[in-house]
Amino acid sequence: MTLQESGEMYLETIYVLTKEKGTGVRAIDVSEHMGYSKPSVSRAVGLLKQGGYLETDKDGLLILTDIGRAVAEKTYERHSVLSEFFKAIGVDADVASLDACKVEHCISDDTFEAIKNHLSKI
Amino acid sequence: MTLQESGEMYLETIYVLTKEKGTGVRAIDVSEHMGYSKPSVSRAVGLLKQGGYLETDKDGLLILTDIGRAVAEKTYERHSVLSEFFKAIGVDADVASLDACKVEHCISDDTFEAIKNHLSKI
DNA sequence: GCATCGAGTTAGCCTCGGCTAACTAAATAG
DNA sequence: CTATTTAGTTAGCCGAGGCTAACTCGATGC
Repeated sequence: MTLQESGEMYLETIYVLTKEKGTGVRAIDVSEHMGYSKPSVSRAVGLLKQGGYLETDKDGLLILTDIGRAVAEKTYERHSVLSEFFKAIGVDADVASLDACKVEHCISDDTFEAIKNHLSKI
Repeated sequence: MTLQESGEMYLETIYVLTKEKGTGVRAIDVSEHMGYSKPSVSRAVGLLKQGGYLETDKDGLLILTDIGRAVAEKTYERHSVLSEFFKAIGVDADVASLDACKVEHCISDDTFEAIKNHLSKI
């Protein structure tokens, strides 16, 4: 299974919600947070399980595997850095976050590192 | 017809090829340049014609309408500015161009203007 | 003890945007 | 004049990733 852009978004969302809530995260939480239907989340979770990115415990809570968490953390870091960068150059916080959400999935590691490095200088 | 990301890419390609070659651009040129099959281009051209973004002349050459050219120019400007920005912060030219190709379709006007403005200062 | 509610799954539909196979039609070559 | 090459179109497949409808199943309420 090659992880697509949407898979990264699901992992990132699960990661963020887990951090926010402290407690376990259920599929329904992901559904509400992302604004997607339950079946969409259900299928995505199934694919991510197949790919080894997450597991579900006995209560149905979503638990990221090491690989899943690594992807989520990487994506989240990209989101944070891009968001900060956009805000630093004058973009409104909400817009910055929305745009970071899209850009985080499509730039190369090289370009991301360059932006991160550049941000630290300005 | 709402213009999707792929539509923008086709318009931008037609625009760039027209500038490069001076002569009219055919579907086959677009096909070769983008690495897509002839039927893919044929369908895209049909949709863009329907949407009023381009026309074909008697010889089958692709001619952008005013609206189509406006979209293409906007997309091309985004590509140029993003590419320049990535290069300015140390990204290899090829990588910069590839990443610009993706980012150009997904950022808001606000964020683009902020990057453009920022680039002029560094 | 039964009814209802909430979470999750299954089945199946849709759009987007690639693809191949196979056709048409015009231009070119021998 | 015919044969081939070139450009474009038509038909139809596929995967990604949304969706709704309708089901299951466990927990909760009366």
